[in-house]
Amino acid sequence: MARTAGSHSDITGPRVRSAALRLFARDGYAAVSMRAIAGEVGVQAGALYNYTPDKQSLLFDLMRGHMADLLEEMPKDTTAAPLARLEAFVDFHIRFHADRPDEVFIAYMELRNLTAENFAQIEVLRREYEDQLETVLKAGVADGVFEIADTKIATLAVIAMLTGVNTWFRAGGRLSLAQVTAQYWDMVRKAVRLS
Amino acid sequence: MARTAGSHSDITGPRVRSAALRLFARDGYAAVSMRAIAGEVGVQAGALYNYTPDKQSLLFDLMRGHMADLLEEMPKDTTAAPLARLEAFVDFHIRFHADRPDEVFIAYMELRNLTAENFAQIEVLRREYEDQLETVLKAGVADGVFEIADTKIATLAVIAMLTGVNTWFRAGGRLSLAQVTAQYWDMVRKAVRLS
DNA sequence: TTTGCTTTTGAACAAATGTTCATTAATTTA
DNA sequence: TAAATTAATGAACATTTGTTCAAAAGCAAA
Repeated sequence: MARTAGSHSDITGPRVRSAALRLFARDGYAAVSMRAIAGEVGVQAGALYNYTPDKQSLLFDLMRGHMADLLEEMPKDTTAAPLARLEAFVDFHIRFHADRPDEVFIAYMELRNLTAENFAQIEVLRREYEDQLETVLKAGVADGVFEIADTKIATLAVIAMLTGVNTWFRAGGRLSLAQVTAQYWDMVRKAVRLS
Repeated sequence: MARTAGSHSDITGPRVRSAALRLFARDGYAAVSMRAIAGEVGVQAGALYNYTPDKQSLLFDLMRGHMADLLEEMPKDTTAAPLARLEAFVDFHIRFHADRPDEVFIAYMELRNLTAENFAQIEVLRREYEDQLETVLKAGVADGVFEIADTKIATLAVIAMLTGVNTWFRAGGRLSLAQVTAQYWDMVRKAVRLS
């Protein structure tokens, strides 16, 4: 029964979050018990409550952090031409998501396990991200370089297509991330251009 | 405690499956108890075991049935031109999925709640569906009407894009299914055509 | 009405769940 | 070294879980 107590809060805290991330992604929020997370950290279940008020907050904080990172790191050069901005978006989206498979998986799979209030907050952030892409598409249509019947649909279609990369891409596989990105950019570019 | 017993097996059986479908889609497999399913049907939990050996089989049978329907109903005219076959695929995929939001949701979200053996079986069916699309894309490339760097990637990209419709499309919304299908077909067609 | 079959009940089971809290121990500060 | 603070334990709690099964009840055929 080795104990390590005193001032280890700054060590245990991050380990709790990263264990929750791993296990939620692997088994799903509902299937992961607080005891399983504690076991991963090497601590008893009760100790987790020094770092989170409850299990729901653990999930919510992971998702909110992920969405905040996404919005902070996304390209924001509003001066560039629409085609260049779209290319930057495609490149960023694929790379950002490929770097964080667990966070992405949780962000898409565990939405329904958020309480209504928490869900609403995450939705705002997701919507913000979508709107930034739609702004680029609209600019391209206005400039006459894109031909898109409905920019909202196109926005969702592009994001769905790009996010799909995460379901199969594995670093060290048949294709490099650069090759993957190149082909997706080719498809996106052609899909929105003039007929 | 009104009882209705005797020969109601043919009535209760389908009701059990449809209750499981609804609840699994709404709350997720792990969050739905056998008692919740039984309550939906208007029966005690023990009675469910006249219709399924266990909870896992309930999930697996729903998914296998869905995939079997998908493969059976998908267009199979191998004589038509690649462009026409691709259009038929896009049209079919969107329509089939829009008609079965609950089945589709389960098929994508609950894969990880299948046992290893059951998962392997479903994967075979999913792969079969993907292969049929890839065959069309390859034929188009061979005919010189499509320009696609990697047909496997393009297959997954198209399916991800089309399946994404289910996350937002609602009958009676801003756009009709015909309008949605038309725009997706436009984007897919352009994405794979010659530069 | 009696016999036989099908279906449901309702209780029981062991195990697991999220969370709380008094106690104990380790570390830091004085 | 002594006092104060921080962190972890481990037991306890009320629920809930999937599943089993003897008993009861409904139905169809004789």
